Amino acid sequence: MGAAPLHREVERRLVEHDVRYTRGRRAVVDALADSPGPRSAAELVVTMDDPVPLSSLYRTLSVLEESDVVVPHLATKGIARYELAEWLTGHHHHFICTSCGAVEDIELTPTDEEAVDSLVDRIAERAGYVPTNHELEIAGLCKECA
Amino acid sequence: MGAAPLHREVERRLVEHDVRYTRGRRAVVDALADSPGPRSAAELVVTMDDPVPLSSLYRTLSVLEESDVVVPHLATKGIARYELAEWLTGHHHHFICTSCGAVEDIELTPTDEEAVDSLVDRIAERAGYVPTNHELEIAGLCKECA
DNA sequence: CCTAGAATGAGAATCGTTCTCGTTAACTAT
DNA sequence: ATAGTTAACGAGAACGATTCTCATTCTAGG
Repeated sequence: MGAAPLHREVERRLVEHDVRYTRGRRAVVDALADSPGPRSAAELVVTMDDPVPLSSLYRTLSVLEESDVVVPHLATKGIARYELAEWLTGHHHHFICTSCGAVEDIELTPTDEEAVDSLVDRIAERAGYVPTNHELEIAGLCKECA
Repeated sequence: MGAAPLHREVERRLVEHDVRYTRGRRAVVDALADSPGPRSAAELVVTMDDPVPLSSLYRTLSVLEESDVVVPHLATKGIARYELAEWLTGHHHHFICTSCGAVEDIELTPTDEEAVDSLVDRIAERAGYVPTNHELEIAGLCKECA
Protein backbone atom coordinates (compact mmCIF):
# COMPACT_ATOMS: atom_id res chain seq x y z
CA MET A 1 0.00 0.00 0.00
CA GLY A 2 1.39 3.43 -0.97
CA ALA A 3 1.70 6.26 1.51
CA ALA A 4 -1.29 8.29 0.31
CA PRO A 5 -3.87 5.50 0.33
CA LEU A 6 -2.47 4.31 3.65
CA HIS A 7 -2.98 7.71 5.22
CA ARG A 8 -6.45 7.94 3.76
CA GLU A 9 -7.43 4.57 5.28
CA VAL A 10 -5.93 5.41 8.64
CA GLU A 11 -7.56 8.83 8.76
CA ARG A 12 -10.93 7.31 8.00
CA ARG A 13 -10.48 4.81 10.80
CA LEU A 14 -9.33 7.44 13.30
CA VAL A 15 -12.14 9.83 12.45
CA GLU A 16 -14.57 6.99 13.11
CA HIS A 17 -13.07 6.82 16.58
CA ASP A 18 -13.35 10.60 17.07
CA VAL A 19 -9.63 11.25 17.21
CA ARG A 20 -7.60 13.54 14.98
CA TYR A 21 -5.00 12.41 12.49
CA THR A 22 -2.32 14.91 13.45
CA ARG A 23 1.17 15.45 12.10
CA GLY A 24 2.74 13.48 14.96
CA ARG A 25 0.44 10.53 14.41
CA ARG A 26 1.10 10.60 10.69
CA ALA A 27 4.83 10.48 11.42
CA VAL A 28 4.43 7.40 13.58
CA VAL A 29 2.34 5.64 10.94
CA ASP A 30 4.98 6.51 8.34
CA ALA A 31 7.77 5.17 10.53
CA LEU A 32 5.89 1.91 11.06
CA ALA A 33 5.09 1.63 7.35
CA ASP A 34 8.81 1.92 6.60
CA SER A 35 9.78 -0.76 9.14
CA PRO A 36 10.45 -4.32 7.95
CA GLY A 37 9.07 -5.65 11.24
CA PRO A 38 7.56 -4.63 14.57
CA ARG A 39 9.29 -1.73 16.25
CA SER A 40 9.53 -0.63 19.87
CA ALA A 41 9.00 2.95 20.94
CA ALA A 42 12.73 3.40 21.42
CA GLU A 43 13.47 1.91 18.00
CA LEU A 44 10.92 4.16 16.33
CA VAL A 45 12.39 7.34 17.79
CA VAL A 46 15.74 6.84 16.11
CA THR A 47 14.19 6.17 12.70
CA MET A 48 12.00 9.25 12.69
CA ASP A 49 13.07 12.41 10.88
CA ASP A 50 12.36 14.74 13.76
CA PRO A 51 12.41 12.92 17.07
CA VAL A 52 9.24 12.70 19.14
CA PRO A 53 9.34 12.65 22.93
CA LEU A 54 8.82 9.15 24.27
CA SER A 55 5.84 10.21 26.34
CA SER A 56 4.08 11.46 23.22
CA LEU A 57 5.11 8.45 21.22
CA TYR A 58 3.67 6.04 23.77
CA ARG A 59 0.45 8.00 23.87
CA THR A 60 0.25 8.03 20.07
CA LEU A 61 0.81 4.28 19.89
CA SER A 62 -1.88 3.80 22.49
CA VAL A 63 -4.35 5.89 20.48
CA LEU A 64 -3.50 4.03 17.28
CA GLU A 65 -3.91 0.71 19.06
CA GLU A 66 -7.35 1.66 20.34
CA SER A 67 -8.44 2.30 16.76
CA ASP A 68 -6.83 -0.94 15.60
CA VAL A 69 -4.41 0.88 13.32
CA VAL A 70 -1.44 -0.72 15.05
CA VAL A 71 -1.14 -3.92 17.05
CA PRO A 72 1.39 -4.70 19.77
CA HIS A 73 3.81 -7.57 19.43
CA LEU A 74 4.97 -8.82 22.81
CA ALA A 75 7.33 -11.67 22.06
CA THR A 76 10.43 -9.94 23.39
CA LYS A 77 10.67 -9.75 27.13
CA GLY A 78 10.20 -6.33 28.64
CA ILE A 79 9.47 -4.34 25.50
CA ALA A 80 6.38 -3.91 23.36
CA ARG A 81 6.87 -3.61 19.61
CA TYR A 82 4.19 -2.26 17.32
CA GLU A 83 3.29 -2.85 13.71
CA LEU A 84 0.52 -1.74 11.40
CA ALA A 85 -2.56 -3.91 11.70
CA GLU A 86 -3.10 -6.68 9.17
CA TRP A 87 -6.00 -4.93 7.46
CA LEU A 88 -3.43 -2.32 6.36
CA THR A 89 -0.41 -4.45 5.55
CA GLY A 90 -1.64 -7.97 4.84
CA HIS A 91 -1.05 -11.21 6.70
CA HIS A 92 2.43 -12.29 7.74
CA HIS A 93 4.31 -14.25 10.38
CA HIS A 94 7.30 -13.45 12.61
CA PHE A 95 10.80 -14.63 13.21
CA ILE A 96 12.48 -13.83 16.54
CA CYS A 97 16.23 -14.04 17.04
CA THR A 98 16.97 -15.64 20.40
CA SER A 99 20.43 -14.07 20.41
CA CYS A 100 19.98 -10.39 19.52
CA GLY A 101 16.22 -10.09 20.03
CA ALA A 102 15.51 -8.79 16.53
CA VAL A 103 12.02 -9.39 15.22
CA GLU A 104 11.43 -9.66 11.48
CA ASP A 105 8.41 -10.25 9.31
CA ILE A 106 8.17 -13.47 7.35
CA GLU A 107 6.13 -13.59 4.17
CA LEU A 108 4.96 -17.06 3.25
CA THR A 109 4.56 -18.24 -0.28
CA PRO A 110 0.88 -18.68 -1.25
CA THR A 111 1.43 -22.43 -1.17
CA ASP A 112 2.87 -22.38 2.34
CA GLU A 113 0.22 -20.00 3.58
CA GLU A 114 -2.46 -22.32 2.24
CA ALA A 115 -0.80 -25.19 4.06
CA VAL A 116 -0.82 -23.20 7.29
CA ASP A 117 -4.43 -22.13 6.79
CA SER A 118 -5.71 -25.65 6.23
CA LEU A 119 -3.66 -26.90 9.16
CA VAL A 120 -5.09 -24.21 11.43
CA ASP A 121 -8.62 -25.00 10.31
CA ARG A 122 -8.15 -28.69 10.92
CA ILE A 123 -6.55 -28.18 14.33
CA ALA A 124 -9.18 -25.69 15.47
CA GLU A 125 -12.08 -27.80 14.28
CA ARG A 126 -10.78 -30.84 16.10
CA ALA A 127 -10.45 -28.82 19.31
CA GLY A 128 -13.85 -27.19 18.90
CA TYR A 129 -12.61 -23.64 18.31
CA VAL A 130 -13.68 -21.10 15.74
CA PRO A 131 -10.43 -19.65 14.38
CA THR A 132 -10.38 -16.03 13.27
CA ASN A 133 -6.66 -15.38 13.19
CA HIS A 134 -3.38 -17.19 13.59
CA GLU A 135 0.31 -16.52 13.78
CA LEU A 136 3.30 -18.74 13.36
CA GLU A 137 6.29 -17.59 15.37
CA ILE A 138 9.66 -19.07 14.59
CA ALA A 139 12.50 -18.51 17.04
CA GLY A 140 16.16 -19.15 16.35
CA LEU A 141 19.28 -17.42 15.10
CA CYS A 142 19.14 -14.67 12.50
CA LYS A 143 21.68 -14.29 9.70
CA GLU A 144 23.97 -12.08 11.76
CA CYS A 145 23.89 -14.25 14.88
CA ALA A 146 24.06 -17.67 13.23
CA MET B 1 4.40 -36.52 35.00
CA GLY B 2 4.14 -37.11 38.79
CA ALA B 3 5.96 -34.95 41.30
CA ALA B 4 8.77 -37.37 42.11
CA PRO B 5 9.80 -38.17 38.52
CA LEU B 6 9.46 -34.49 37.68
CA HIS B 7 11.86 -33.51 40.44
CA ARG B 8 14.25 -36.26 39.37
CA GLU B 9 14.29 -35.00 35.79
CA VAL B 10 14.69 -31.38 36.83
CA GLU B 11 17.47 -32.19 39.27
CA ARG B 12 19.35 -34.13 36.62
CA ARG B 13 19.06 -31.18 34.24
CA LEU B 14 20.16 -28.65 36.84
CA VAL B 15 23.13 -30.74 37.92
CA GLU B 16 24.21 -30.90 34.29
CA HIS B 17 24.28 -27.12 34.40
CA ASP B 18 26.28 -27.11 37.65
CA VAL B 19 23.54 -25.55 39.73
CA ARG B 20 21.91 -26.95 42.84
CA TYR B 21 18.32 -28.08 43.15
CA THR B 22 17.55 -26.32 46.40
CA ARG B 23 14.38 -26.17 48.46
CA GLY B 24 13.43 -22.79 47.02
CA ARG B 25 13.86 -24.00 43.45
CA ARG B 26 11.86 -27.12 44.18
CA ALA B 27 9.06 -24.94 45.54
CA VAL B 28 8.95 -22.89 42.35
CA VAL B 29 8.88 -26.00 40.17
CA ASP B 30 6.07 -27.38 42.32
CA ALA B 31 4.09 -24.16 42.04
CA LEU B 32 4.45 -24.17 38.26
CA ALA B 33 3.54 -27.85 38.04
CA ASP B 34 0.37 -27.11 39.99
CA SER B 35 -0.58 -24.15 37.78
CA PRO B 36 -3.18 -24.68 35.05
CA GLY B 37 -1.37 -22.10 32.90
CA PRO B 38 1.64 -19.77 32.73
CA ARG B 39 2.21 -17.74 35.90
CA SER B 40 3.94 -14.45 36.55
CA ALA B 41 6.32 -13.93 39.45
CA ALA B 42 3.70 -11.98 41.37
CA GLU B 43 1.09 -14.68 40.75
CA LEU B 44 3.46 -17.42 41.86
CA VAL B 45 4.19 -15.75 45.19
CA VAL B 46 0.58 -15.88 46.32
CA THR B 47 0.19 -19.55 45.40
CA MET B 48 3.26 -20.71 47.27
CA ASP B 49 3.00 -22.19 50.75
CA ASP B 50 5.71 -20.05 52.24
CA PRO B 51 6.25 -16.85 50.31
CA VAL B 52 9.54 -16.26 48.55
CA PRO B 53 10.98 -12.75 48.15
CA LEU B 54 10.49 -11.46 44.62
CA SER B 55 14.19 -10.90 44.13
CA SER B 56 14.86 -14.56 44.88
CA LEU B 57 11.93 -15.71 42.79
CA TYR B 58 13.13 -13.80 39.74
CA ARG B 59 16.62 -15.20 40.18
CA THR B 60 15.22 -18.72 40.52
CA LEU B 61 13.12 -18.33 37.39
CA SER B 62 16.17 -17.02 35.59
CA VAL B 63 18.24 -20.01 36.67
CA LEU B 64 15.50 -22.42 35.69
CA GLU B 65 15.17 -20.71 32.33
CA GLU B 66 18.91 -20.96 31.66
CA SER B 67 18.68 -24.69 32.21
CA ASP B 68 15.57 -24.84 30.03
CA VAL B 69 13.40 -26.11 32.88
CA VAL B 70 10.95 -23.24 32.45
CA VAL B 71 10.14 -20.99 29.51
CA PRO B 72 8.68 -17.49 29.54
CA HIS B 73 5.33 -16.74 27.97
CA LEU B 74 5.04 -13.08 27.04
CA ALA B 75 1.52 -12.65 25.72
CA THR B 76 0.56 -10.09 28.34
CA LYS B 77 2.10 -6.67 27.95
CA GLY B 78 4.71 -5.84 30.53
CA ILE B 79 4.51 -9.11 32.42
CA ALA B 80 6.46 -12.32 31.90
CA ARG B 81 4.68 -15.54 32.77
CA TYR B 82 6.52 -18.82 33.11
CA GLU B 83 5.59 -22.42 32.48
CA LEU B 84 7.49 -25.70 32.63
CA ALA B 85 9.44 -26.40 29.45
CA GLU B 86 8.10 -28.63 26.70
CA TRP B 87 10.47 -31.51 27.40
CA LEU B 88 8.79 -31.83 30.79
CA THR B 89 5.19 -31.27 29.75
CA GLY B 90 5.13 -32.06 26.03
CA HIS B 91 5.14 -29.83 22.96
CA HIS B 92 2.00 -27.83 22.48
CA HIS B 93 0.66 -24.72 20.85
CA HIS B 94 -1.67 -22.07 22.20
CA PHE B 95 -5.17 -21.01 21.45
CA ILE B 96 -6.24 -17.56 22.61
CA CYS B 97 -9.90 -16.66 22.89
CA THR B 98 -10.48 -13.14 21.60
CA SER B 99 -13.67 -12.91 23.59
CA CYS B 100 -12.85 -14.09 27.10
CA GLY B 101 -9.04 -13.96 26.91
CA ALA B 102 -8.54 -17.57 27.93
CA VAL B 103 -5.30 -19.23 26.84
CA GLU B 104 -5.45 -22.96 26.28
CA ASP B 105 -2.91 -25.53 25.19
CA ILE B 106 -3.42 -27.25 21.86
CA GLU B 107 -1.97 -30.71 21.28
CA LEU B 108 -1.27 -31.56 17.65
CA THR B 109 -1.44 -35.03 16.20
CA PRO B 110 1.99 -36.42 15.26
CA THR B 111 1.04 -36.01 11.61
CA ASP B 112 0.11 -32.37 12.00
CA GLU B 113 3.14 -31.64 14.12
CA GLU B 114 5.35 -33.14 11.42
CA ALA B 115 3.63 -30.92 8.87
CA VAL B 116 4.31 -27.86 11.02
CA ASP B 117 7.91 -28.89 11.61
CA SER B 118 8.70 -29.33 7.93
CA LEU B 119 6.92 -26.09 7.10
CA VAL B 120 8.94 -24.22 9.72
CA ASP B 121 12.18 -25.70 8.43
CA ARG B 122 11.34 -24.77 4.86
CA ILE B 123 10.30 -21.22 5.74
CA ALA B 124 13.34 -20.58 7.93
CA GLU B 125 15.78 -21.99 5.41
CA ARG B 126 14.38 -19.82 2.63
CA ALA B 127 14.77 -16.74 4.84
CA GLY B 128 18.26 -17.69 6.01
CA TYR B 129 17.42 -18.40 9.63
CA VAL B 130 18.40 -21.26 11.89
CA PRO B 131 15.18 -22.29 13.64
CA THR B 132 15.38 -23.67 17.17
CA ASN B 133 11.78 -23.34 18.26
CA HIS B 134 8.35 -22.41 16.97
CA GLU B 135 4.86 -21.80 18.15
CA LEU B 136 1.57 -21.64 16.35
CA GLU B 137 -0.89 -19.31 18.03
CA ILE B 138 -4.48 -19.55 16.95
CA ALA B 139 -6.88 -16.80 17.97
CA GLY B 140 -10.64 -17.05 17.79
CA LEU B 141 -13.61 -18.08 19.86
CA CYS B 142 -13.42 -20.86 22.40
CA LYS B 143 -16.17 -23.40 22.96
CA GLU B 144 -17.91 -21.27 25.57
CA CYS B 145 -17.76 -18.04 23.57
CA ALA B 146 -18.58 -19.45 20.13
C1' DC C 1 -10.05 35.44 13.85
C1' DC C 2 -11.66 33.33 18.39
C1' DT C 3 -12.64 29.89 21.24
C1' DA C 4 -13.22 25.29 23.25
C1' DG C 5 -11.42 21.10 23.39
C1' DA C 6 -7.85 17.92 21.80
C1' DA C 7 -2.99 17.00 21.43
C1' DT C 8 1.63 17.77 22.89
C1' DG C 9 6.09 18.10 25.71
C1' DA C 10 8.64 17.79 29.83
C1' DG C 11 9.34 15.60 33.76
C1' DA C 12 7.76 12.96 37.70
C1' DA C 13 5.81 8.67 39.05
C1' DT C 14 4.93 3.76 38.56
C1' DC C 15 5.74 -1.00 38.00
C1' DG C 16 8.07 -5.13 36.70
C1' DT C 17 12.51 -6.74 36.85
C1' DT C 18 17.56 -6.84 37.85
C1' DC C 19 21.57 -5.80 40.67
C1' DT C 20 24.44 -5.51 44.97
C1' DC C 21 26.14 -7.19 48.95
C1' DG C 22 26.14 -9.09 53.43
C1' DT C 23 24.20 -13.44 55.37
C1' DT C 24 22.74 -18.28 55.20
C1' DA C 25 22.48 -22.80 53.52
C1' DA C 26 24.32 -26.76 50.83
C1' DC C 27 27.80 -29.80 49.09
C1' DT C 28 32.84 -31.95 49.94
C1' DA C 29 36.49 -33.84 52.17
C1' DT C 30 38.18 -34.98 56.25
C1' DA D 1 29.42 -35.87 61.93
C1' DT D 2 32.28 -31.34 61.27
C1' DA D 3 34.58 -27.72 59.18
C1' DG D 4 35.54 -25.28 55.13
C1' DT D 5 34.32 -23.64 50.68
C1' DT D 6 31.18 -21.83 47.66
C1' DA D 7 26.63 -21.38 45.82
C1' DA D 8 22.21 -19.58 47.02
C1' DC D 9 19.45 -16.44 49.49
C1' DG D 10 17.13 -12.00 51.38
C1' DA D 11 16.61 -7.19 51.68
C1' DG D 12 16.68 -3.18 49.57
C1' DA D 13 18.50 -0.10 46.07
C1' DA D 14 18.75 0.59 41.24
C1' DC D 15 17.16 0.26 36.61
C1' DG D 16 14.39 0.56 32.33
C1' DA D 17 10.10 0.61 29.92
C1' DT D 18 5.85 2.66 30.25
C1' DT D 19 2.26 5.73 32.18
C1' DC D 20 0.69 9.84 34.41
C1' DT D 21 0.27 14.92 35.35
C1' DC D 22 -0.26 19.31 34.01
C1' DA D 23 0.92 23.47 31.79
C1' DT D 24 1.31 24.86 26.96
C1' DT D 25 0.31 24.56 22.07
C1' DC D 26 -2.15 23.21 18.19
C1' DT D 27 -6.66 22.38 15.56
C1' DA D 28 -11.32 22.35 13.89
C1' DG D 29 -15.60 24.84 13.92
C1' DG D 30 -18.10 28.97 14.34
